[in-house]
Amino acid sequence: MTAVPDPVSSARRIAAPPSMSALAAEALREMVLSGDLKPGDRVVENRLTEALGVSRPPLREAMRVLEQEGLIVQTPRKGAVVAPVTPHDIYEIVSLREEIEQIAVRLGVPVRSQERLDRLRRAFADLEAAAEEEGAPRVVASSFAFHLAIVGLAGHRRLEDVYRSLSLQMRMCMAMNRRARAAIETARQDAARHRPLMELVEAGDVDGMAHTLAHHGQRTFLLSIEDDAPGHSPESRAWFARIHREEEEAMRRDGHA
Amino acid sequence: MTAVPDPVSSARRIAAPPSMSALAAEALREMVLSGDLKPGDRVVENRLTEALGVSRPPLREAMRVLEQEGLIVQTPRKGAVVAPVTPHDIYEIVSLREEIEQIAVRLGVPVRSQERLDRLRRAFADLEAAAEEEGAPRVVASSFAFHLAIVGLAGHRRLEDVYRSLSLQMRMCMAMNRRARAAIETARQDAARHRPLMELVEAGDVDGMAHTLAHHGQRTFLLSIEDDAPGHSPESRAWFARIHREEEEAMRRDGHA
DNA sequence: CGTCTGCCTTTTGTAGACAGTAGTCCACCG
DNA sequence: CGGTGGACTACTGTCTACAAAAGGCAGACG
Repeated sequence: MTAVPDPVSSARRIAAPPSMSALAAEALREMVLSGDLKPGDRVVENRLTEALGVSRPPLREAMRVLEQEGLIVQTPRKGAVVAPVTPHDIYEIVSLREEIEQIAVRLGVPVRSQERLDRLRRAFADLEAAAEEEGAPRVVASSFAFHLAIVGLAGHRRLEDVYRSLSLQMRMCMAMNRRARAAIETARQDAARHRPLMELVEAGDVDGMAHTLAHHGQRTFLLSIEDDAPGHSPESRAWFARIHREEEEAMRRDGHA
Repeated sequence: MTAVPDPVSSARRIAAPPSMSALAAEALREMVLSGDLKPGDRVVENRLTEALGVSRPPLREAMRVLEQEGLIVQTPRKGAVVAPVTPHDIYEIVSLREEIEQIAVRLGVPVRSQERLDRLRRAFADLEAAAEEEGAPRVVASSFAFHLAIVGLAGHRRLEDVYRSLSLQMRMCMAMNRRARAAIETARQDAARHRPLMELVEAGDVDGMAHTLAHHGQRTFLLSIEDDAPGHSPESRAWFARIHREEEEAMRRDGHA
């Protein structure tokens, strides 16, 4: 039928040869996403080599990957730090994420590939299983995987790659103030909102998907961003103001319902 | 006025400490974009180290960057090749590029930042200067820089980064069949079409920009892609068909005018 | 007492070398 | 003559070691 089997999902290798670089990248990524390393923290090579048990060259390559993913920033002779996130950064991440979701839904929602739909179903099942667990930090990862699978419906590898990178940055932001535990609550609340998305996909309802996704973001997390925090740009200020307006609107509507 | 000076343009360092990794990445990128290395060609580390005069560690880091940019593909124990481009890849690159341009115009076109507008004006002047030169391979780079500056109007660093990466891949595709010189012709023709864009930006015409950009792509390059080439997906086939339809429509309209 | 300058430590950038694995070619056997 | 096994080659993955630069600290001078 199609010359390429499925450009997106065929990226995974069947037999994965463990590579120290890849392992180091994964470990480092996990340290950032779990909040062990907070934005602004210095990332010293020597310290990590003995912590991870790898030598510096593979670690440096891993740091290059993390840099491209936007999780750390490197300045030539000064070292690396976990990427600091300003309100403007959060604006960039969330707004671009939503735009990409819209594009993906437009491209992929009358699902044409059984393979991609199966992937989404698996992600949904995994998410529901994770939601039942106690405490459930796995909900966050599963939720992001579910959204990633939605974007994957488009069969657009580059679109999915960008979305994956943004999701990682988003998770880093949420790990930053997970201390407040607000993000976890958000995740559990959002988990309940995933079933309608799944149903809309099954029904092939493009407009419904687009509309639902547009109001699906981690809103309570976004609302926790102070308006007078440093690092705002005019764009981010206007964008956050819009989020606040929409959320108040939604709360008023729900109150009347 | 704003807490962050300008997140996009502040990325450039004032005093650039020369880093072998960065130099190697730039040289390697140039080799790919100029067509010295064609898609599918193997990228052997030892061969490049003696060609570029650097050692393997910085070269490997450079290759990691190029990999993230989508210009080369690395498979764990087999080595690296210049990213092969199928029609599906071209569909991905061009379609995402156009989507990003639309987003950027929506976000940035009533230009609020004098700095960003100045950057666009400089890019435009540079493009016009390059168009006057003989042969003018610099037109291609200047044209891409101009488009990048348009996207930069949004003040959205991540959006611009994605666009830059896609532009590099696009240039690689065009370098691939530059042998036919069709791409160069396209670039010169397109150069004339840049002035309206500049004027629309100055006028703050969002809809005009969006509409013009939607039909501004390297169409003659795209039309050179054979419909029966290997590596098509259902999505790419449908997309190319649409491009052909639109182009025929445009030619018929111009013929009547 | 404050500030500037020089040295020292820390950290990064780079080089060269070694080990392990995948692909390939040839020889041998059926 | 075809297929299979093994050895060889070449490449990648990783490590240790060295050099250079940036930042911190102490001491001396104004």
